Amino acid sequence: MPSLPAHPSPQASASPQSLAETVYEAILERILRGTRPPGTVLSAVRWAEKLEVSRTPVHEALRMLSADGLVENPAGRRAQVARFTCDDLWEIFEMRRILEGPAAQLAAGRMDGRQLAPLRAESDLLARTEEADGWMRRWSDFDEHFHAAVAAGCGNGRLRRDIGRYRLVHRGFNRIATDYASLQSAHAEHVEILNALEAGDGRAARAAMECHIAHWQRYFVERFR
Amino acid sequence: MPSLPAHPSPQASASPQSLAETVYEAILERILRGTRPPGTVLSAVRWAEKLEVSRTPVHEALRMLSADGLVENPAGRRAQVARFTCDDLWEIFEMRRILEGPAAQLAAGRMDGRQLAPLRAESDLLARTEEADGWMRRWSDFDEHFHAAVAAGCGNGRLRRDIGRYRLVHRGFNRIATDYASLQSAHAEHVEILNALEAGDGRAARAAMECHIAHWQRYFVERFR
DNA sequence: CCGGCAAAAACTGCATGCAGAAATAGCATC
DNA sequence: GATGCTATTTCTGCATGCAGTTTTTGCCGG
Repeated sequence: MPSLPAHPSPQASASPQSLAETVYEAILERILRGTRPPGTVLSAVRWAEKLEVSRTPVHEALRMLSADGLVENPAGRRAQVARFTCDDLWEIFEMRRILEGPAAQLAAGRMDGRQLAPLRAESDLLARTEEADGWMRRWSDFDEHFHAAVAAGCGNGRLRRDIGRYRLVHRGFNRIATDYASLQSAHAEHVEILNALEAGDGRAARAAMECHIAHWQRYFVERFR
Repeated sequence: MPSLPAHPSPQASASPQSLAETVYEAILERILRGTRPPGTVLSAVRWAEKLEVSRTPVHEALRMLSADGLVENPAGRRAQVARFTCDDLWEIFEMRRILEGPAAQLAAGRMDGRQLAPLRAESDLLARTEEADGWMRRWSDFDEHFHAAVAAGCGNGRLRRDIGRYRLVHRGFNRIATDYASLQSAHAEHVEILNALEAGDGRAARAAMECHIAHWQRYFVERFR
């Protein structure tokens, strides 16, 4: 089961993206899935063999992951999946609050019905879903869609990109168990933000978003120990 | 006139950092100095010849500069120094405001006399300097030191890193002429922030910092056309 | 059974070769 | 002179070789 879409052999169309990016995504997926827990050594040679490419694109992919903060790549020594301390967790949530608060404020003045309606619909659907009926999974999807939509709706490409980076890192240690009650209260906060966005109230959207992330910051840091 | 400190020949001690980083700094310096204006093509082959290294570390350096946003590196085509539009300028200042505002707030509760005293001293020295007596140069140094110190003092390493990135990009198009009067009023704003930091008033520090950066945002965007 | 040490294996970073793509130059045509 | 096409040159991305270093392995003394 080769991980790359296909052998780099002549058959099949040339990859639309660089090999390094393909490798990046392959490794990223393993890290996010938890197949490679923090501290796991990521040898360029091994990945090159596994993915059937040379070491060069693997090396670049590891550099990219290092830039994302998901991999520690000390010069000369082997790369390994980043290990997060409690302080790291705190910092990452602080960054999310700093970035996503203003993003929500900006988005309130920019997002229109075409962008908000799908979120409202998905939110309503979630409200009508039973706990046993894949609610957790749907919540997770909505969380992803919601935060991504706000980041996209803020109108600042750099802000959007940076938010995406920290959400990615966040997903890197997503292994902390989350209980139904907490997710439900988080959803209530999502709805509150959504209300503010629909009303075009930037201040309220920002306050609600910052409050939302601060809650999760406390929740996660608490459970991290 | 080789730009690298020395040939990679056995003589001299091994470089403390990787070749790629050395190349990165060499190219970065040219970009920041304006020797390579926006749109300039950055051929890996040429730089490899010029710096007397192989293409591999140059390639990595260009990737790094691309991650910083100083270089556009479209896959397959040649890299070139990033060209900034008016919107880019606006976005970059918006990011600085979003990041440095909270940083000032955090720093107010964390920076102590040992960190603040040198800034105050440098600020006072600037106030006693005449315009003809290298005032502009000293202002520029102080600006650099001041914002870097606040970023360092916020206690969040990721926030500090991100602020540094955007200040770097900022320096990339520093070519906009600045007049004495504007710099003086900017310095007054710096002093206001410094007062708030010394008083430990986070709210005030944040407000003053956001106001300061918003002023410069308008000033720069205005002059950009 | 564990810590220290030397030999061996494996790996990283850099240099370089090569295939295919992009940029450029040259040339014909309008 | 401007425009479009083609041939040539140049470059990028990837594969691979090599030197130096790190990491692992194997062994010994405690």
